[in-house]
Amino acid sequence: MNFIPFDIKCYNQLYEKFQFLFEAELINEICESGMLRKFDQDETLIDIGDLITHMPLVISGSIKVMTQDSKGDELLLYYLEFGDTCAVTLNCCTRKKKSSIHAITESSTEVLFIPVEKMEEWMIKYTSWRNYVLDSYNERLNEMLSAIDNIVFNSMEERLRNYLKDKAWINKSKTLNISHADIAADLHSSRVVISRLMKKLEKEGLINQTRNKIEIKEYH
Amino acid sequence: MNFIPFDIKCYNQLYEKFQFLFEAELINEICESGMLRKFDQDETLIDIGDLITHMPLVISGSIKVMTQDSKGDELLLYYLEFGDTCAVTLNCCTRKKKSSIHAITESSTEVLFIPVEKMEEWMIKYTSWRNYVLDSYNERLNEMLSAIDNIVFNSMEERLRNYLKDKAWINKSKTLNISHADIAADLHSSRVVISRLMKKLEKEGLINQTRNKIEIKEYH
DNA sequence: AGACGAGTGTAACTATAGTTACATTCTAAG
DNA sequence: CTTAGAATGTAACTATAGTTACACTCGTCT
Repeated sequence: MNFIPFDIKCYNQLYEKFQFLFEAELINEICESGMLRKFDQDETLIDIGDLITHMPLVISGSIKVMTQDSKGDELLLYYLEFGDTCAVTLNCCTRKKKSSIHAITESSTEVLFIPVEKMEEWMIKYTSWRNYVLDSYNERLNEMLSAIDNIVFNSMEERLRNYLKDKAWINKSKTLNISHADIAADLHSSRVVISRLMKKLEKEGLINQTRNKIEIKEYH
Repeated sequence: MNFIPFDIKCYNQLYEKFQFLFEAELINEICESGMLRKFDQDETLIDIGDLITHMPLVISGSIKVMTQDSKGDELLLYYLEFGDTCAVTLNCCTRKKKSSIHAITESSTEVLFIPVEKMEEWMIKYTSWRNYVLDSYNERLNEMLSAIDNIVFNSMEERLRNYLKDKAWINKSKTLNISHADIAADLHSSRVVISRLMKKLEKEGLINQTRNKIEIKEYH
């Protein structure tokens, strides 16, 4: 674990980022108790079955959260960005249960880990924290609901379009550096199916693609 | 709205039911502020787009929670039973947002409606309430995750088996009074597909079926 | 009894997605 | 420059689910 000690520079950065989310006193406490950790791209933060003892708070970068079946097949659920926390993990740490999700960094990412005890203490002490935790749950529930709707009511082609749109949004770029196999894994489909549909999108003029690179021309 | 006035009998019933969930003082407050309402089977409690001002707390019976797409097609998400509350609704009422789900009684059901203000007040005042709300969110998130896993990783046949198992559990009976069309609506499939699969399950000796009636012989 | 409607059974077809197999192209390492 | 490995393109096939169409059965109402 490569934890980063909290210096005044870190504090100022965090203060600036969190000032609209939390009161000053709480930000102080967060800085005191939280442990900052940096991750490279494609690092696994949390795996299925991991025991969770700290609540993750995303400071920068982005994380993709996936579910997994018994065979190890996966499906992308949603992304976490600055200010987000993983509600499924909140769940696990309050109940001392094992993780049912797999969290992987989408880009290089800074995460602040907060001990469960603090989390519960702050629930009583700070209204802003209480609201934050409840809002996080709400947001995750809505993301889950969207994921279900997308899977059940949309075709693979629509799911692919949504995927590309979301991915462009989260990476803040219309150019994505991914392979068809990567997409297939996230959507729990097969590479051949994705290649077929990608070719269709290309012919329709929605994207340009070369090896490991997709350029989104328009959103639909 | 056919609200039922709180008499001492009501109180004793509630006290007995909630004594393991909440402290006595909180149960008192719940009885004071909550409005009890009875629903018949197949009544809609909450519809898509409804504005939510009260938090529902299920006292008896069961409620099925469904999501809906723009065309009005639906999908069963999960059931609510005694002691459960709808987290998606908690969401809506704290943020004064419109409902994104459709809640229908599965059997005749008693629901206690609690004003949002009280909900927030009790969050500060009672640890048991705080735990209850967080646990509710956790439970719903897990239900949503199970729903996603079931849809993505399982075939329609497996989904049908799970559906029958869950339905038998929630109705506390191995005999279900439903039509194939009802099942198709809950699973967002078509009647013909369900009839086909039901015939298969019957031939495999897992169920007996007659008009509007399914008897589950074994669980698998 | 007869008629009607709801529920079920089934065939035949279509559509979508997943699989297998193989060719081609691109890129980086040697 | 050569070559291995990864990525993509495509055809042909299979499997599953959804659709259309129609027959049949059961129960109820008149």
